[in-house]
Amino acid sequence: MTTGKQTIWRLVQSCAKKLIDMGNTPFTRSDLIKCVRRKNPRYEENSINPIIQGITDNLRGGAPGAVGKYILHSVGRGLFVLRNGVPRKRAQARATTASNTEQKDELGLLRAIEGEYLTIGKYHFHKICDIRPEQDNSGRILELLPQDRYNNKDNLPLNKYGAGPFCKFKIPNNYNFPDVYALVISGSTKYIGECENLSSRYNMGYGNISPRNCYAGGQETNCRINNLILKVAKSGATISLWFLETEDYKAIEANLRSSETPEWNRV
DNA sequence: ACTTTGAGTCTTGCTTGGGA
DNA sequence: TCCCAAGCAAGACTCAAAGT
Repeated sequence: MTTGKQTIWRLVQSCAKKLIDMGNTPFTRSDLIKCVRRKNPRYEENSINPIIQGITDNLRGGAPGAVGKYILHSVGRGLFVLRNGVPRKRAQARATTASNTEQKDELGLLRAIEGEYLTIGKYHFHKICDIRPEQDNSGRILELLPQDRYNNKDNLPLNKYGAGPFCKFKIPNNYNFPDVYALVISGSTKYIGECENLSSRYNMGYGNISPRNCYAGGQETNCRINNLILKVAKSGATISLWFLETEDYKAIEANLRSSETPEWNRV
């Protein structure tokens, strides 16, 4: 269908269509680059990258060329869909998913400061955000099987919770202090934990299951909690995350776990 | 209009350590 | 031994700007 000179952006566009035809959407930057290079090996990855950036409507910079930013839409780091196939509704839905929760950070903190709190034991927890797993084009929660991406050269078995499926979510990045946190489902406290850096714990732990963690020796707890969150999210229940900033987080967490015995905590 | 370069940021994969 | 969490290095990705 494309006519004229096969510039990089034209090749990227036709590759995107091809990947969608193969049922591969959203597709990765690597998928696109491999496809373009198959069509024309003369183009180097370093040349294709900024073109992809340039024709993606929600990425800044890059080399837009003649066509403008009307070809691709980024739906996550390194993940794209064809922009023509992105209904406005979906873009709005995406605005409520994890990747953009930072926009709501300040609001979250504001609520905390203004006094929206939850009492667990004798402690007042402040709300951070609701947890909303990433969704696909149709608004369905994305179910991921990251274990397939692990190069299991040692033939390790999956750990007890490694089969998944898993979801992906993020919380705001500015909760970088020690605290006790609570996962609350529809008003009921399901899990209490502690950490030195909440944002890191969630965004690089519970919210994003790495392939290695699905196997023996990986972080089983991350797999287990993520899978529970996925199940709850699919049921339509609201999942919210609450925190108590404290230097005494280990003692308070232990105390609350024994007094509250949340369903998702193990002994 | 298109290509190339490179710095900075983020993610991934893995290891290690503390506590029960 | 199991559960939970922290830290590090390497590679992937984003972004901006200059060159052709």
